[in-house]
Amino acid sequence: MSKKADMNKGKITRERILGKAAALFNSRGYFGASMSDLMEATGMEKGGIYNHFESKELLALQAFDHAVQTNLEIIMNRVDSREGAVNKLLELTDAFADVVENSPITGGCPLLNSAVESDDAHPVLRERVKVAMSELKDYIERLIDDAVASGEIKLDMPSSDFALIIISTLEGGGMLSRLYGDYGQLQLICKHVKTLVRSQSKV
Amino acid sequence: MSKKADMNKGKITRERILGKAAALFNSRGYFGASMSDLMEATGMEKGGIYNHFESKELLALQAFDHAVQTNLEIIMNRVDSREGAVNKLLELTDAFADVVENSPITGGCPLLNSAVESDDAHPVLRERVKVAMSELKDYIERLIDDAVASGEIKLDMPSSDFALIIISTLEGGGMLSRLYGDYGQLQLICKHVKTLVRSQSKV
Amino acid sequence: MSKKADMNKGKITRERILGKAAALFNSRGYFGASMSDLMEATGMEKGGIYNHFESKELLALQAFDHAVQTNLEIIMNRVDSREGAVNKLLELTDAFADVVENSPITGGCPLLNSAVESDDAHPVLRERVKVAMSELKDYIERLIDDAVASGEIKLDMPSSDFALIIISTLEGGGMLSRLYGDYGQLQLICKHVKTLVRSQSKV
Amino acid sequence: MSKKADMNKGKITRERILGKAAALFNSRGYFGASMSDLMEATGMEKGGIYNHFESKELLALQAFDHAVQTNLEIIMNRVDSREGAVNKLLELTDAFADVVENSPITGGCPLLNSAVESDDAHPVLRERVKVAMSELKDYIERLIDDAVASGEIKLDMPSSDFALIIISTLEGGGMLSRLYGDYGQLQLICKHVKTLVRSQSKV
DNA sequence: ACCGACGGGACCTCCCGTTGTT
DNA sequence: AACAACGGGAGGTCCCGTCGGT
Repeated sequence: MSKKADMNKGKITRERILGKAAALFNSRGYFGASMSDLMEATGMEKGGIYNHFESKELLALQAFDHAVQTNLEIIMNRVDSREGAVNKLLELTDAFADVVENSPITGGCPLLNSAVESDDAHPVLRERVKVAMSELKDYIERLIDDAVASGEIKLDMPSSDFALIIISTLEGGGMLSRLYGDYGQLQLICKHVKTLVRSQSKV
Repeated sequence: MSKKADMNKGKITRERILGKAAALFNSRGYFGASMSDLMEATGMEKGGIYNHFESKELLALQAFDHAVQTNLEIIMNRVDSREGAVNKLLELTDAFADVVENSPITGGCPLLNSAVESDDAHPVLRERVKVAMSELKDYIERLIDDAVASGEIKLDMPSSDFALIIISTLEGGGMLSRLYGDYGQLQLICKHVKTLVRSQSKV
Repeated sequence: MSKKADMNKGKITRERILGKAAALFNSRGYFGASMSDLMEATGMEKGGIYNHFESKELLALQAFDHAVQTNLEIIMNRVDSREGAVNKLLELTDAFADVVENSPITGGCPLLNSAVESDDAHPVLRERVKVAMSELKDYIERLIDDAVASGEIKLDMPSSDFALIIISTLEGGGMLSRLYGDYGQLQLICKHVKTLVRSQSKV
Repeated sequence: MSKKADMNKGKITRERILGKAAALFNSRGYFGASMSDLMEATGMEKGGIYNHFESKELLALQAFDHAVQTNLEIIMNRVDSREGAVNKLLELTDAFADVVENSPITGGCPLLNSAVESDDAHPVLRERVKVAMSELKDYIERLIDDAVASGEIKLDMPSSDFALIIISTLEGGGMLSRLYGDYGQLQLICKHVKTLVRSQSKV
């Protein structure tokens, strides 16, 4: 058997569990998803899963990180493929909407889902979400700053505020889109956000 | 003792349970809150609670309705106290933000919370949320229509779309506000929404 | 149905569980006995048992107290039935041996069993055992003091030391008796202890 | 590398496991100690341990033998270093007490610990304990017989009975000493046993 | 000889819901 | 209408043991 496959067997299984867990927790929530659900999703026995993670909580935390990272990478890759700071912002908007519906991490935006579930019920997860959310916000902020620096747009508010507005709108739109099962609502919100961005552009 | 008092005793207890359950489920979620939690919150024994509600699920559904109605009434009362369609919209914005933080239904916006938890995990609740959300949207839409009819604002989009944008932005802002425990973020979003409304004004 | 029976139903069940648990833990140890074993012994379901005790640990602690109290009462009753301080001491010796073999709390002396199991593995139980053991020791000490005060015996050591010697010898004998399944060994030890007591007698 | 070293590697590892297991089972009991505990104690993985022992049970049995043998050797070495049968008995008493506290096999006397845990819960181990206990008893009995034969002491009971008394008292003292974490209690018992021995001495 | 991954089951706990009694 | 007692089962965790690979 190949050396590489053997060396990585544990790691691979671990990643496989994390992938399934990320989608499961994202869809059904931390309390709504059981380890038995995860057994079914992975096809593994409990013993096998617990060999890789010491508790449901720790597994869920890492699954959250995995989910966020997966989605962020997709978004960032698309953003990076664009030229021009404003274009990058517009692409981010579309990419965000797309990820909510089409990410391998099913169940919508992990940031939103985990923020809502954790705020009163799971302080540890909540801290994790805060960090990840701030990461996203900082990323958007930098894109905005770049656009300002290049003279493409001119803000009448701190870039930090504008980033917050963008996130709020998109997350709210994602929630509605998934509630109604109607992607059109998110696309509409998306269009609105892009209008917001463009309206900051210099004449 | 008076007959009337007796007839109401059940109702009163029922309302008391609903109030506690609404806050409980809103804070910890349907799966995160247990009947034991509710026993503790109400000070009643299990038998007493189940005397009024057939199951946890039915109780949760009614608690959700109770939560939404409570918040909507607060908002509508404040909106009604204002004159002028645009003023009503601006008041709705502030009222919404206020309710997220200060409602007797603790835990943030029930529409957001239940939408996020139910979308993949609880179809029955999800339908309930859809109905309630549409009620809110219709209400806002009517306010917008009034403002258009009175000539206070002029829309370059269907009022239904604008209502969606308002809801999305506010719900997203409420999520961020609660995640960070920083009401300032919601106020900022609030200001942005009010700017959106005003920017639709003529002249 | 009788009023009295109803009023005490919970208490009665609780006592029944405690009785079975006391014998079970005493025989198989805290770690060796499972809640499933207790289900079988009581004929109750887990839910029913956990309605009366919040955890295995708390149940075990109360079962230990129950076991000790049961045995101590048997011994003290027999001791009380005797006249004369030395006679009381001799009766205590016989009663102790008898209890090791014939108590409703099967499995030998709970003090010995729990002391041995808890010393390195269960600090909370260990404290409980210390208290109970000291109670027994104080009781014996008082009997000895009485015998000295009445002039029946004369000690060349503190009564506290003599009490310790009596307990050590009897507990050690109880262990051997149960290990070999040979009550004769305990009777022999018993005779020895009684000789020790008598040898302290004047003249 | 030398062939001999290789041949011994297995044996050495095996002994290392046995040493750790002996202390572990002696401290926490057969049911209270897990293979995971042993993995931690030995720094080995499960597979490594199971390579040397078929099952937890067989390992525990051999660990018990190892523990008894280790302690007996310590005691016998000290006894052998003395001249005179009575002196040997006195030394045995001190050595026994010392071993309870300072043996590499932590957790007190393995005979007592295993006797108490096994009597109702583990028949196989119980038989092992019986054999080991009888070995100790026979050893003491022989020392007594020697003392009688040499005319140093004169018994008014069978030497077998006296051996039983000595063991009972010391084991009971060891239990108390460890329960209270007070070695002084065992020393007191020790003194008492030595007094017993000396009181059998001829004028 | 030793490790790492995994299975399958038992453990304690807690859950939701029912029943009988007051 | 409310409580107290209980059932039955699912939940997360951890256990012991096996097996393939190095």
